[in-house]
Amino acid sequence: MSQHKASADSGRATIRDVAERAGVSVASVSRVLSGNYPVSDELRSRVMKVVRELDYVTNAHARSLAGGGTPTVAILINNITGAAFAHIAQGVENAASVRGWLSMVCTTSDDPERELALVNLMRQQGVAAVILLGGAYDVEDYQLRMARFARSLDAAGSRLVLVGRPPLDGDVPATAVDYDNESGAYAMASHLLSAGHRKILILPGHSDFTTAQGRLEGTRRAFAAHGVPFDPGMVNHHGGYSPEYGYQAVQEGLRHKLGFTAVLAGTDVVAAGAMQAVREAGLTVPGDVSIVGYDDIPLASQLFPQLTTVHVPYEEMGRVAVRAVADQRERGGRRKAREGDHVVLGTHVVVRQSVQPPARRP
Amino acid sequence: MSQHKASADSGRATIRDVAERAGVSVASVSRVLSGNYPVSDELRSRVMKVVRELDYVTNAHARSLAGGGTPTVAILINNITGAAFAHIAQGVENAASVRGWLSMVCTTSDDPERELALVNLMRQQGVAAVILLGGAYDVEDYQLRMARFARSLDAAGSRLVLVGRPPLDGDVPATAVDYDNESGAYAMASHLLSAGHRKILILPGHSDFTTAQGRLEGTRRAFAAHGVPFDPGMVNHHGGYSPEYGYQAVQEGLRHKLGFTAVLAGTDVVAAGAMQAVREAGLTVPGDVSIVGYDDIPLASQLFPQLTTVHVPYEEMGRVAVRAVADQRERGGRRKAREGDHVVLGTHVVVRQSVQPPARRP
DNA sequence: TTGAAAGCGCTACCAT
DNA sequence: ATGGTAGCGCTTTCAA
Repeated sequence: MSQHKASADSGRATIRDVAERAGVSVASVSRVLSGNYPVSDELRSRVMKVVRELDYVTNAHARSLAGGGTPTVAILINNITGAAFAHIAQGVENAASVRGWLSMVCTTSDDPERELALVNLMRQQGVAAVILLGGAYDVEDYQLRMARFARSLDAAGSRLVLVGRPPLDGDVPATAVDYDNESGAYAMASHLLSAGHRKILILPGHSDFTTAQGRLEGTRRAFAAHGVPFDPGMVNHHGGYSPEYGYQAVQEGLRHKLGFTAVLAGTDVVAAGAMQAVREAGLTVPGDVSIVGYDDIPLASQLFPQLTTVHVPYEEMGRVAVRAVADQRERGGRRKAREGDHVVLGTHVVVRQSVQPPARRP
Repeated sequence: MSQHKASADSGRATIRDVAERAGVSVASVSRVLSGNYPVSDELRSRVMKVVRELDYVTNAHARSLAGGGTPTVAILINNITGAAFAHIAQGVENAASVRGWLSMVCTTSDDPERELALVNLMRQQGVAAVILLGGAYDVEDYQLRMARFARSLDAAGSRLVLVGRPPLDGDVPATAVDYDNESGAYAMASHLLSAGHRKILILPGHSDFTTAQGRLEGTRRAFAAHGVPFDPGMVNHHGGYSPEYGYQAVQEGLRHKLGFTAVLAGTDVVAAGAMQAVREAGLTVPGDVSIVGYDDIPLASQLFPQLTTVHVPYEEMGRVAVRAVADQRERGGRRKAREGDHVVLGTHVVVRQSVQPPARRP
């Protein structure tokens, strides 16, 4: 055994093992492997031969410490199981991997403490970016909390990116990638209104959730634009984005004889629940009741009838988020607030089969 | 400015900044932060005060290099967008985070080269485990390939874990977490057979995919057990686990007048596609055609009628995978092949509304 | 083109 | 209980 950890020792081979065995210096091995420095063909092949023999890979931690290292982006997601989030994550992952970057996914389970812990954990990891996914609760300290995250991360050389939620106020070092939530809702509601619906059951979701707020606001504007009075009694805020919410809200609406001819669901998943309830009541979709969703996840086209909904470019949002970070790094750190610090992507209605002009009242 | 990187310098504060500012040694700061060593209250509070002032977090790379470090598990997944995989990932993430471990998700997009690259990348990262998710193509070099991964990873001190695919042959340092795929299919087919169905359209998916093989085999056994001759002409292998596969297979089956009264789909998603096709042909589910799936993802209960399917404990598989790794590390490395190196979880049929005894022939 | 050596930020061992 | 310091494995000057 040599006086250093022998290669056959426990643990992995080190660059020194490679260097010794190849009879070259550590520096040369490093240069061969990084490939960003001229080396003779002979040296290269000698080193690579040993690398293969030893099945050597560099230690990423050591490399990071010494300056090199693979940029990593961290995705903080409420629940990886939601299709919309999964698509954003996929976009991030793709954009990261084409750049040779790594991505990690961590789930927060809607727990602010865990979110904080994870942000700090990511700060420790020295990630290039922390990407927060999905709508947020617009509670009092939200802005402060995020601003604190942003500065903290910025000081550590990473970037906070908010995807699918509104940008932060003031001069905060963060990037926001958003979609035109309100316009989507406006268009979707208009679609229903144009088809002749007047009594529409509206299920935006919890009223302190940012996406719900935007969707409701868009809906309101559509009613106004069509000169249709907006009846707050037709709005049910009582649930999150689950099938159960849609299911129960429709059951209640039916029980209270709200006389609606259409349901404007906050998400496709909510629409699926609504559809179940309508059917169980012996009514048909869209014959008796039209139903629309929001998100355009795969579920929308797997339902029967296929769901008319608002398309949100989730995957692209993920890609854009990474691109924004990459651009920003190339320009070198922070500087002033910029154009690309807030990008808004478009949404549009996808017409499928779940809407029909109103016939009789249920 | 001090002669070392000042704290106000670019980049993050280091343990030295904290030590200097608190007027203590670097070692003491380390001890306070690790918390695994006795320190006086006074020292602790002095250090923590500065830590808060500087918003200091330790550098995870340096920590890993020096011996400490947060164990990390890497999930390699084909496509994060699949609900089944997402649930496994969720299980992994949960189990990891309760232990204070980190988890990363990387997608392979069904590309063997990318898979290899990622395994090596993870080896560089020194992850505790590389968890490969989902069925695999049972092609010739699969076993060799995986065995190579396993040994390579093992040499670097990490563990290969195969989830949702069969274990490896021979004495390979890997862990497999599997579910009883074949029995699930057996039970599901029996359910249909018991209801009186005889002409069943079978859609297992590509014949070289491990899960498809098991599901088909279970189906065969069920036919045999019920004394029903198995007609290979009723099997359509021509697709992956997508709605399109189910959709097209049913259309073809109808066109060729196969006269089936039930569809045994390879997955819930395939069942959804099948359901669309049946409906578009003007037939009803389950009145004219019964349909069953496999997986029991949320989609299954969002369809109408709600889908009878086989429940697979995906989330638990994820948790079990991490637990197996954790146990193994506590026992200290490899040793002999053990009990826990291959665990098989149970499956069961979930009866919902998509099956009914056959009436007339479509 | 190649080698020697100084760190990167931290932990853990050895003194005190 | 606390401080000094030798590495951990790598990259990157600086010399040769």
